[in-house]
Amino acid sequence: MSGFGAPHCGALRAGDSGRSVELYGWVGRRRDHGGLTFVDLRDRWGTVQVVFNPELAPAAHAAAAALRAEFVIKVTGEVRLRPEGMRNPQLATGEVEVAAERLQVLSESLTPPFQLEDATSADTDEKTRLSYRYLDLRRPEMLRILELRHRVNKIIHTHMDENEFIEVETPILSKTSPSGARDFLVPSRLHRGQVYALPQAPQVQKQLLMVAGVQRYYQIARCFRDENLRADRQPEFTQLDIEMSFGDEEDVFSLVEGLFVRLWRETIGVELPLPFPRLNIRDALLRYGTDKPDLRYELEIAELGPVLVETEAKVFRNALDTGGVVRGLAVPGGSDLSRRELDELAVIARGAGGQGLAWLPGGPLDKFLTAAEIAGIQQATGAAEGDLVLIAADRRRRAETVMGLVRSEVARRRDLIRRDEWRFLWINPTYLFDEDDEGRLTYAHHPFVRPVAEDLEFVEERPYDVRAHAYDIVCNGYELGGGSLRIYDPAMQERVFKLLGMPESTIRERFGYLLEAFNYGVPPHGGIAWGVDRVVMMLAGTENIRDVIAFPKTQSMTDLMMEAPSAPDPELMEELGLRFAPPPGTSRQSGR
RNA sequence: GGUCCCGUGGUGUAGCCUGGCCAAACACGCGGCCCUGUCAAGGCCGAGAACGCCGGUUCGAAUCCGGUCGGGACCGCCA
Repeated sequence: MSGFGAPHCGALRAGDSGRSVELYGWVGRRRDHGGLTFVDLRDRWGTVQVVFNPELAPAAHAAAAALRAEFVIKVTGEVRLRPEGMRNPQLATGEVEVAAERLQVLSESLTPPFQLEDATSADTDEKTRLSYRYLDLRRPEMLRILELRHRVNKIIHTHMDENEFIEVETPILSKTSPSGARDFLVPSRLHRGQVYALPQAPQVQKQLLMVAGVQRYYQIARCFRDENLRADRQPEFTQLDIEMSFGDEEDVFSLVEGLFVRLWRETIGVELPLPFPRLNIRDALLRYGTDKPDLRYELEIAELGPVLVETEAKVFRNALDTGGVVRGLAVPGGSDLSRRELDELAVIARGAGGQGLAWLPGGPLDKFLTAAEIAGIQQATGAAEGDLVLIAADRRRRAETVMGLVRSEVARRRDLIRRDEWRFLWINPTYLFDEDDEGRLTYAHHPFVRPVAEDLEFVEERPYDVRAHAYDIVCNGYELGGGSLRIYDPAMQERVFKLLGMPESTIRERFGYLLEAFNYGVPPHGGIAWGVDRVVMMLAGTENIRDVIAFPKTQSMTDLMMEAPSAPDPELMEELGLRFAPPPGTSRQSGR
């Protein structure tokens, strides 16, 4: 018996009427009328109604009485048009039904721990769903996402192939890389005391592939980063990783834009307008308070420092005198915001490490501000009559975070988000250097990012204004990915390392093999990587990355189904030469 | 590392603020019986939770307090 070639339950249509079919699937609902019994039979392609008629097939009808939810069955019968008035327009197969002649139970099921039929993800606690992921995935809603993800992968392969890119696989057992995230380590058995690292991204390998002459590389690559999780972050995730030789930003942009257009068109039937707009990173941080702005609503943040140079309002004075900033945002018609809502916004501000929020008119600061200052604030933020201005004063980075969070919260509360829009944009240009926690010069991306050549003229005087050939792609408030053109001139690379104050030995140790490779004829090259999981999230219309990954981890990085992580086999530990240190805080003294 | 939310039958909720009327209510699901056109089928009957765990307050706690475990959202972190 093989049911592999059998017709799909969900694919039967009026045109199939009269056909004798063998169907395989899972039992959904059973409606037993004493005489007639109806069973919804479900497979990956959908659901069809099977009718058991005691007059037509008494044995099958009798057997159907024992059917329960999620039994796996085989039904033989005839497809026929449903009688007039008994069609079900809710169902793709609703024109027809299958008159069962024979029923075979292939496998029984316990009552599932949660309902699969007519249930959405929101109907069940995620903890339970993840513990029985195989049942959760069985729901049509989830199977559709798996199919969507497959289609996305397929379109990627087609698009990249048509542009003459080839997919090359790179190692999962790799080496600690120069990126900033914490590595997952894999101890080596043959080399005691040494470890492999799981790749955070195939960054170095793809550059080496350019040296190798591959010229156009891509990979749907699994990446691993041991950092704290978020609704859109998992410890292992998938990126479309791309690198090309002899191209510039424009080539990267048009390749990727073309791919996104195709993805949106071929999965959800949406035409994305081209080209994607570009936004300087500094404008993004100022106007939207984030490096991944959501442009589906307006609400722009304004710099208020200039109109407050002489202010005597203490919170503003303090911020400005200590090198901080004051930023404001006009909420259209916001004068109706209740005190309670303002307090809730202030909680969000404090949650981001901020002091709180000021507002006007009607706020506690009104009496400390001059009429001219108030007018200036209103003008800077574009506030009109009936608008409310929300203001944060803090260190620049924190004020940006606070205002960015406030901006998105206001948009959510006031329902300002145009949910049918897809606002892609490139964050470009960005800058080469950033400040680390100690106020020292550090790279904003990674040390191989190519600076804009003409900006190197003032690199000594104004290093922070040196632009980088680097870019991020953002959509609707999500950072989808980013990339850069790389340095291929050893002299320029040398110069950048020097500026960063990296000692020769560190450079050799960390990047030696890459620099060595660069001695043998490096093509100018650059690339990008973007997150497949996040793109599938957007296409699937979910805000939870776990929804688009078959077997995801919880926020505390556990797998509730497999119960991973777990304690290792002591023998294996011995072989690896590993031993766990006692938990922190445990010492001989305190351990009694 | 930090802030916040949640944890009650198989599932989802109510009750918790304003302790006792709660060995806990409702819906779905589950079991049985009836029923030949339903499609969230219908009708009748029935089973099922001492309220995550530990401790405290109290004459008395699902309800208050502390801790802990688990899930989630966010800040830091994630070049």
